[in-house]
Amino acid sequence: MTLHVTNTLTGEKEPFEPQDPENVLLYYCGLTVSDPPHLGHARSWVHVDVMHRWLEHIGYDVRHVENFTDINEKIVARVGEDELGEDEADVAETYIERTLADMRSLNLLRAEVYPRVSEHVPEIVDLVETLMEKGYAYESNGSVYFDVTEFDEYGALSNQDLEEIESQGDPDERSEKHNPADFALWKADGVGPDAVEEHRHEGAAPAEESCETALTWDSPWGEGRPGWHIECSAMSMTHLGETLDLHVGGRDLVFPHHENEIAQSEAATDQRFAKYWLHCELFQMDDEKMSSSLGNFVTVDQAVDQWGTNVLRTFLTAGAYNNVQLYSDETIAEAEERWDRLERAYEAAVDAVDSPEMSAKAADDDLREAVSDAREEFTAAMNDDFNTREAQSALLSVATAINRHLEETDASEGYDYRGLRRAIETLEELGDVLGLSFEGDTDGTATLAGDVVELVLDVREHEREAGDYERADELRDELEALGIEVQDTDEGPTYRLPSGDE
RNA sequence: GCCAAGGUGGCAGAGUCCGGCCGAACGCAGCGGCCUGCAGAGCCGCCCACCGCCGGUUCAAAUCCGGCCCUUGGCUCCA
Repeated sequence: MTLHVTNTLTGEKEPFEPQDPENVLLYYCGLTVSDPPHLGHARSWVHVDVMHRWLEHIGYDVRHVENFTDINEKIVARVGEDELGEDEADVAETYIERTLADMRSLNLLRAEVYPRVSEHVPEIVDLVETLMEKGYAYESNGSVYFDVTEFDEYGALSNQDLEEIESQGDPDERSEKHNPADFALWKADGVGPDAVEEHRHEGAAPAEESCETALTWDSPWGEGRPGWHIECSAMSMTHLGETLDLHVGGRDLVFPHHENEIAQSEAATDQRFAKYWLHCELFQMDDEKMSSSLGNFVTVDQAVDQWGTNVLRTFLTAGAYNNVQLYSDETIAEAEERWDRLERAYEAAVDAVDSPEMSAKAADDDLREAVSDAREEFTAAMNDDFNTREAQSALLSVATAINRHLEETDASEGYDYRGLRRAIETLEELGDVLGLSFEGDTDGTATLAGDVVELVLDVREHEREAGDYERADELRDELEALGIEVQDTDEGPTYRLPSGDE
């Protein structure tokens, strides 16, 4: 079965066929860097990352471009706040650095480029000029607007009638527009205090002051700034050409952002802008969504600190990218259990493979079959519109197969070396597609911690041998309080250091 | 109001496109057994679902068609 994806444009699941059978042009609508990234962003990033990884896994070269919108009044509104920066560019830079650090901590593959709006103003101006020449755009008081009535397919992505959209717009808002739904390609002048005031946080510079720091550029229409929407068209065309294969972004961007991207891009080039539009669903917390504007978010760095990368990625891929996901203590705890189960089985298999009970001749057909079935299930799941939930389920079945083999094999017959080795490789390889890493704590601190734990367990063994179970249990409880999991087995005690500690 | 997504066990969440293997996956919680000094982990087994409601098509429907109810998201900055 080949990869199928759900295309928002058609509303259907379609076979995935990139223009060039070997390369995929992927554009992800990145952040406006005006707030610290939160878990909702992480969810989309991780899903795009998994798409990227899977596409490579099945043999494509992926050209993945992800923008930073570093020109925005919300950024200006942050000027002077805390240590964020003294002007628009500074604040943007602060958040870009923070965002990249968060991405790294989530074990995301790097994009090919992270273009910024501020670097692409000439391309934006060119694009706007083209649109004007072709009659899709008009100038009004130094601003330039896209005339939605000129673009026949306007509303196709969000499946709305232009008439309906027009009736939503506020007719008085900008009298300089021809139609209420027209959108700005270029905005005259800088940023006004009113726009800043709307987004200003406590501690930020007064709106009048921060406005002074907003960047502006010369254009054929005078001094001004690019509108929202046009930057994505300009940047994706610059780095990936006129037609993308995959355009991914949050569900909340379908309208107006992506609708407008299509309009301005296709009007300018007469080419299809993107073949497949994929939209990541949003988090839901109790009865509202998680979002920057509602302020009800958990930042990525907090989450990584608290849960660790593997647990977090298990959580974020616990549902398909295009399904809303519930954020709650329970759903995160459940993801942690899943990850722990995987990791324990993995570690048990690695221990067994290196143990004297290993046999080169033993063969457990059930184990081997379960592993190969799991590989097939995983592949089918990922090919079916990146169904990460099903993919996790396949991974878990490898864990069960490992545990069962270790449980049911007694020392005299020996463990199935080849079978276990295959299971380990499968977990590593498929886990990697989800960005999960089984590589344990190998750094100095972890080794030292391990040595200390072993010392404590050694003491505890003496207590146990002496029959002082009370003291022994106390030690075990104390270790557990530190997050160290102790298990007594026939071969002596084993332990696991807290995960997310790598 | 318009557009979109969704309503499946105690929770969470697949399956719905391509009807039958679904008396419904995986996991969590719960119960019983094995193992264990105990606990945990693990293994085995069990419990809990007339798949929102009503009607239709079909030999056969969670899956297709029609109607209705409810939830969430978009329509304003937002992944």
